Amino acid sequence: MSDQQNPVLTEAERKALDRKWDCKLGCPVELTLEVIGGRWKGVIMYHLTKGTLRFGQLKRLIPGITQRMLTLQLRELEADGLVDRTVYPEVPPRVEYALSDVGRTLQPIIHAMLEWGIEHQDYVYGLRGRNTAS
Amino acid sequence: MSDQQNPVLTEAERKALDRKWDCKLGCPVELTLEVIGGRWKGVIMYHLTKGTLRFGQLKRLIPGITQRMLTLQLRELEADGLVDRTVYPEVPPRVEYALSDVGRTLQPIIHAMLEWGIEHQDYVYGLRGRNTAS
DNA sequence: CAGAATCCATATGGATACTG
DNA sequence: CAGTATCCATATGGATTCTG
Repeated sequence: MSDQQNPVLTEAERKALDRKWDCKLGCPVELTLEVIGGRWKGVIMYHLTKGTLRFGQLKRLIPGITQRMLTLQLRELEADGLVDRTVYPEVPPRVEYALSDVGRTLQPIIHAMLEWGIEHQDYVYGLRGRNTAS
Repeated sequence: MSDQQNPVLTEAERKALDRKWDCKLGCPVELTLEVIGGRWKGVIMYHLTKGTLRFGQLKRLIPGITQRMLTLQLRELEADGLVDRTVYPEVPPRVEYALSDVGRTLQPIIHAMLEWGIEHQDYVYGLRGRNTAS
């Protein structure tokens, strides 16, 4: 099936393709995955693409998540500058989360991941079911 | 900074945006991240977008990875139908890895992640350095 | 409401040694 | 060469309780 579209590379051809990334990790793909690859980060980011949301709203939008994990993942997204956190000094407290300018640059990737998931979930779950059943 | 581009959503507006995913996870984004979100999967997939590679070539392309992790992550990618594994019954053994047809559908996302990483690594590392220094 | 703190189980991943 | 197998440290994440 995967024939001439995947040329077999010799070590020389492979080296010719190598780029020096000038990156602390081996490859910038790792950075992007580190930033949105957490168990819940992608989903959080996705929901925030729809607009600013409060902590409780996010929690209700993501059924499986615990309060603790939502807090932790939001803090990491905030630390990496993808999400802005605004605290309103009221009683009871109100905290709003929104994508930052840089966070918004990830929107195309998030939506591409959404579309891919919708498109290929049957394929993936089909394979997994087959293998765990055998 | 992140002003009118992120409208504050009421609970009613938020519900109107909800889609029923018909998905085992809460949201298809989770599936996509589950499939390529592993510590090394993205990088492995990226290198395979350049062509078919042998086990040892992949290992040399990804400096930090151990033999064990490369094996495990390749097995998962194979189980999810993203990577084809071909064993040549020779001595010494030769095993080649290539993106499957479905795996190739992830190429746009992988390359978008590469570009994003190149573009924003300074931003992210800048923030992280600032915070860990304080 | 939006969390912080604590406790604890499991998953993840590294190092090393061995093998067909 | 391309793995397996084993051991072990740490990271991740859930459940629960408490608070400004």
